[in-house]
Amino acid sequence: MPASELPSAKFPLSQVTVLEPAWFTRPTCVVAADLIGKVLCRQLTDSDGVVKVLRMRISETEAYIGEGDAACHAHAGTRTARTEIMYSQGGVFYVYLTYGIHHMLNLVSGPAESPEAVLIRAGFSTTESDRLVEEQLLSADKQLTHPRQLAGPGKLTKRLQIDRNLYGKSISPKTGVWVEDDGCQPPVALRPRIGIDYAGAAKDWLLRYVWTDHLSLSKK
DNA sequence: GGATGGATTGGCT
DNA sequence: GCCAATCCATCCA
Repeated sequence: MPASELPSAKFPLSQVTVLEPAWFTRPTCVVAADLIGKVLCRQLTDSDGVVKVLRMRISETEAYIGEGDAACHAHAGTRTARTEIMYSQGGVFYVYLTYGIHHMLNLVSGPAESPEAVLIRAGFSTTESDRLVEEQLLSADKQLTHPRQLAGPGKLTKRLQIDRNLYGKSISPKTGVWVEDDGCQPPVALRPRIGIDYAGAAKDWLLRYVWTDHLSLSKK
């Protein structure tokens, strides 16, 4: 399918707004679905001391919905130093290291005392220079599959220079990482979550939310 | 205090 | 398709 025929997003005329922490206290599945098309923002200072903001439009999320979810780190009431932050009210970050290599970025969601979070699995950059790089990668791939060099939750955190320093911080411009809504409303589809074969029946739950057929997805 | 294995990725067969 | 890399939270003794 040519890229020009992919489902496109609608952009109502609306101002850019920064999502407040309270936005994330709504039910986790709603938050995960609504995050598709939103813009994840990361303020960075480069080696020359110049402050810049990287923006990634979110194309793929997963919901982890608490103690009844065998794939959730806090399933069956596993309340530890690592999972403690998931018991916070929505609006803070849960970042952890997996396979000793990759940082996973999660946004804690839902009410306090309910260990829920949304994993950000994929996005694509919104700045013109980064977009050119992505187009070059896409044109070099005759299959028009996703650009491997950009796909995956570990890649996303690496590009945005996110690590466990963000653990427990608020989702806010004050901490350097926040989410903006510019009115983008892409088509959203549901899929099973990735990499949780150990989770019994929960592995088949449709808790992965994707921008339908978008090239930036980590997996189909 | 030691063993285990993972919400992944990239390289090699 | 297979598997190593590499850290540390968690579990068990």
